Amino acid sequence: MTLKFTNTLSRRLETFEPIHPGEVSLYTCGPTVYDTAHIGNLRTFMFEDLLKRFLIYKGYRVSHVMNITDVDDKTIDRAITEDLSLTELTEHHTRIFLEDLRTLNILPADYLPRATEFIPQMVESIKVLLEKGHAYRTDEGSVFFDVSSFPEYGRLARLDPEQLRSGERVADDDYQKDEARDFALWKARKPTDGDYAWPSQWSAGRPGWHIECSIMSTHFLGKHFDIHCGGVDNIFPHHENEIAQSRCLHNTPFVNLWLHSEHLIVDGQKMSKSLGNFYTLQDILDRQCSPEAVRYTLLATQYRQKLNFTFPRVQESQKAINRLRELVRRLEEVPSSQTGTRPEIPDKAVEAALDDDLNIAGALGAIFSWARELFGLMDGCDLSHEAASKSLEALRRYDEILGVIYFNLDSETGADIKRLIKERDQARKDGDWARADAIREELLTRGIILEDTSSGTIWKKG
RNA sequence: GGCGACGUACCCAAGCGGUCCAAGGGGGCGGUCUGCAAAACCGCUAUUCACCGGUUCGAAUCCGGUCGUCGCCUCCA
Repeated sequence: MTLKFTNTLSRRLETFEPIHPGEVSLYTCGPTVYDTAHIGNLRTFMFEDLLKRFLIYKGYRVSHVMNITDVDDKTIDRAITEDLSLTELTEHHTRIFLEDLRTLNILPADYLPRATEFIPQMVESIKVLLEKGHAYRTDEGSVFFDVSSFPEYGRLARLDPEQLRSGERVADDDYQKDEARDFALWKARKPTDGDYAWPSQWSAGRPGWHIECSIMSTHFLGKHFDIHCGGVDNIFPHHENEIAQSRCLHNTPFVNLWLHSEHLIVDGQKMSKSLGNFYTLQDILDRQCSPEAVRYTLLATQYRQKLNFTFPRVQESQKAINRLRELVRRLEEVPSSQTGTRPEIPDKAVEAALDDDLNIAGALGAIFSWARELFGLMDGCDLSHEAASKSLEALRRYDEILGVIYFNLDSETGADIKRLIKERDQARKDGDWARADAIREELLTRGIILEDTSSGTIWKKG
């Protein structure tokens, strides 16, 4: 099986070959912590989690770096308007962000560097770019990257640098630069920045956005590493600029594989922080959606497809998860004396689908067809105990990638539910169907479905 | 104006020239089971893949055109 990805650089499906066999260096663009992440941001982190989990499943050792952008225009503006220190603001949102990742069962990165921790290194690199003639200083003390000094500029985004020069959308910032397309490496402090400025030989100021990723990725992963991810909106200008800086700085290839996830839309409409039509994870959980159902929803659409987020879809996801959990429950009940058929475990189909540019729908299709087969055999008492054990092992393996079956399984306040189930059991024994049904109804309004099975009453999320 | 993506059943969605007169999930209908349900199982729910033409022995899959939806073109994942 060969792992293939659509590389943004070539827009083609390419066989993945890590620089060092068996190891993958992965950099994923993290959040700008000026506000709570919305569900669209989380879609990208979800895609990156699937990528990382599948690489680990394939046996690679993954070094994963995710930056935290804790200084830029937005964080500074927000800190000042909310009358907080920059650190108070960014630490608060960083904490919420990391909590959201945990809630969604997203594996944490190995390194989570903050931009503010690397400013001296950024200054040092900007100095090198100036020395090499790839950047220039303005009178006010800002430093800009000279796009004309890098002939390959525009290759990732497939944009013609000449046309960028005469673009309609002139930058609205008030820095002086030679060309509209040039971008900031260092921004001299403005009065609206308050006290937030760091020293440099050009001015007290702060780094531009793009330089942080160039510096922090190479710091942890080396000048040439395997994979760099982000949302499609990062292709231009952010990643284009990162490439320009890094290539000019080190004269190395920088990144082999660029992967970008499509946007999430809500009810068919584009969503972005600037439009303000966003749901946070908490907003969604407040509507009785379980974290695993949200996770499944974000996971189940291939990363290069737009994902239309709707609440009915989250409900569908919950049902799909329930089906897999029901399968686990039934498999665990197969008696040890049971003999019968041993259906084929769909390892190959699952891996082949994910190998093909993370075709998650194909992988889920293979798992669910197999699930149907298993249910059928169990209904006919024709699944051997050994096959059931092997199937459970396979489900555990798949869930190392999916993270929805065993995750968050018993998080509900179970005691109260169990008490009501007990009460209902007694009512059923007494033939008090009205009372039994009333209890079932009551739990249903709390999003809990009761099912009477041969081995007793069980409950699941609705 | 430039670059690019997409259009498959009621909804979501796989499919990458034949094994597809099209996976899988959700929904609906009928049946088995059940105190009733639910779950599970069985059957049904696209002679068809936006539309038109072409290439081919053969196309949802390749090519051309039309229509439609959407994204990017300086800092929004």
